Amino acid sequence: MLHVAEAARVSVATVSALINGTATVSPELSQRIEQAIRDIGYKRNAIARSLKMGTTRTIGLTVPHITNPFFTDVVSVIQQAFDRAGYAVMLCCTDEDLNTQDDQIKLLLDRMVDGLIVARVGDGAILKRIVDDANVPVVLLDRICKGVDTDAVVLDNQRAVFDAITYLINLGHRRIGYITGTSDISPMHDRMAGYREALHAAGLPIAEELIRFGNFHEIDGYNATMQMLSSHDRPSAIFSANNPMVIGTMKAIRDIGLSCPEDISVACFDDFPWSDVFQPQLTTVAQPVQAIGEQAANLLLDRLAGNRDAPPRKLVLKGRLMIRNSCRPLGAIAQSMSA
Amino acid sequence: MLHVAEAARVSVATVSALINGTATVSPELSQRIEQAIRDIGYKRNAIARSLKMGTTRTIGLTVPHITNPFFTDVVSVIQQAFDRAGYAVMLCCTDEDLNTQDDQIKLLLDRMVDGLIVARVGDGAILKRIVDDANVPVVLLDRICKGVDTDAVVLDNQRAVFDAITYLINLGHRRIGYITGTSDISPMHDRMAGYREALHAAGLPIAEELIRFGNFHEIDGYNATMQMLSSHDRPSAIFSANNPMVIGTMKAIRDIGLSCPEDISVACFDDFPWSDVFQPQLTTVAQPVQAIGEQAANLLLDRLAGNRDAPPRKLVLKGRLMIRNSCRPLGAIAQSMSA
DNA sequence: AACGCTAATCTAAACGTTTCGATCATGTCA
DNA sequence: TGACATGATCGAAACGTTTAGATTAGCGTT
Repeated sequence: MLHVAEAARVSVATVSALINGTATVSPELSQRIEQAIRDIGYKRNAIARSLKMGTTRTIGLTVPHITNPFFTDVVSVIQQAFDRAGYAVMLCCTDEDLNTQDDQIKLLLDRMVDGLIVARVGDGAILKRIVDDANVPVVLLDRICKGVDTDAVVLDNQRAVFDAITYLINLGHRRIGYITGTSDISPMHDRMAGYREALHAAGLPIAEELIRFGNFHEIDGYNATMQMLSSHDRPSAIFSANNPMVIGTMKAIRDIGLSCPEDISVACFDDFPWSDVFQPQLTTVAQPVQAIGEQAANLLLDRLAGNRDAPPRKLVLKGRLMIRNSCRPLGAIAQSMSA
Repeated sequence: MLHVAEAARVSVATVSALINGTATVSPELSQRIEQAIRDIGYKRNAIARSLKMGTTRTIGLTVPHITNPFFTDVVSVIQQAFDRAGYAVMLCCTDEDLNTQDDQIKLLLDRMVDGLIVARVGDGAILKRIVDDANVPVVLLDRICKGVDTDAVVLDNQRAVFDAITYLINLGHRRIGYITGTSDISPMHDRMAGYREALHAAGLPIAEELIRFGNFHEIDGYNATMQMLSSHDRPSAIFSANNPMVIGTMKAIRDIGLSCPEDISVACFDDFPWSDVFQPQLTTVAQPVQAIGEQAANLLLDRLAGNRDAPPRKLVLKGRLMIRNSCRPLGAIAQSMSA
């Protein structure tokens, strides 16, 4: 900018005024300055600007796994929204690890991001502290934390799983396996509650051996399914509360020599583009990814626009059960349906 | 830092020296400074540091679509690599649009990223100019550009498709449909060359009506497949040169009342985690995503470590044909196999 | 006792912006 | 004609660091 000013024989203040339109500058000087900018190929240095202005027009976004299609879709939507608003997005994958998450959030705050969208991991205590003394707006995505009182957009997970399990029960299933991630994060907790609620509402007992915990990866789903299917009294249906784990479930079913839906019904959380093309076509709980991403972006953009003092807003969206052909009716119901 | 210096009754230079370990500071002052840092909760401002140092320890990464599992996987690997090296990653999705890409690269350069990994889009001319006068190292990912002479990591696309098509030919297929993205990007161009080369090597004619262009999306694959299957002399096999489009192909096959592989064989580029679980299990060309991501990251990290003047390095990796059950033998070959 | 050497510390200038307040023409009005 | 408002431009400080070079203190040599 100094060079531009010199070339145009004006002060840097005038150049700045012209570029930002913060003051009127005469047509004559405007022209000289614009010419100089072109000649020199001047680009404003956003870092210097950020330092002076205290704002970077950059936000931080952390997700546990970017290879999980649910997060991929949401990230994509969020990215587009901020792109439109002239913000850059720094993406971090925490790999479902608490320390990684803390490090990355610190890294983002060091870089003075203007805001944060966090699909958090683990206990919220450290997150809360970090966020409290950095003074940036935060939106919680998909997963809320006790004690962290900020904007959030989440699914009504309990209801969604309640519906899915009830569907299985109505098909005649009585022993329904349930594979979940560690329940220290809210969606897993709430989904489990939906499972229990559905069984309870139907007057069915809860068999603890049918509830298996994994760590969100395919291999965890595989192992959990293997265990369940190897037992003497195996379930007639399995619900996987997490998207990548269902792949493991399907592999285990195949490897053990069973087939879905003939021998065992499967449903899971999160929809895929390919769910209704390949066999079996999975019955899933679809999340409104577009809405989730947009709402999260809007909440943050609203704070960034200056609306700092409004009370925390929590948006709860509804899932949708996509019924396909991976679940079979059982017993009397199957009889009556085939009759 | 000023506050810390005051609280510890030292100069800011000493604080800086201690934090960065750039000079020895006495145990006594060290202790006072550390205490002050804790008391005040001081965090170094990375923006101010970047301004002074001329480096942001941030890199830019642009991909056409983050919802494409291939890019998702590569992004994930790259992200991890830079995370380990203490770099942040700014991710941009260009949505396969040239203007968007140019805008985003400008945005990244404005923010003084130290380097760029680009899975480019469209003509490389503007990219080249932008990159030339910003003086940052660039690594081209997946797609190279004529005229842009930088580090790159790509697949041997021609060979990979040659192998896949030759496999189909060996199964007895003679009319093989080919669905591709617009061929102005190198992988699409090279893959097409592989297709033509394979047919040519087998002495088969190239039927131009069996080659269809789409825009990388599911719907494009759907339409292209619909057209091919509606013709009087439809192909016995279809190869989709792009990952999301194959979903469209499968949907079209279903909607037209055919089934794969009984009525038509299908193979495609890029592997999925679910490819070998659901039916039909797709025969695919798997890219070594881990290696691609790591190599790209390494190339850039090497430049960032100061190795600026080495000549451009181009890494060409090999794809692997994953043979599953979505392709059926045909004619005499089928006879002899069943015999 | 004067000197030089080393180690520890500090002063102050930079990095490239933004912006407040000052300056300076110019024209208007009493 | 002088006072004054207006509009355009500029000077310089500030944002929070890093760092070159200056300063100081301590200590062993000669």
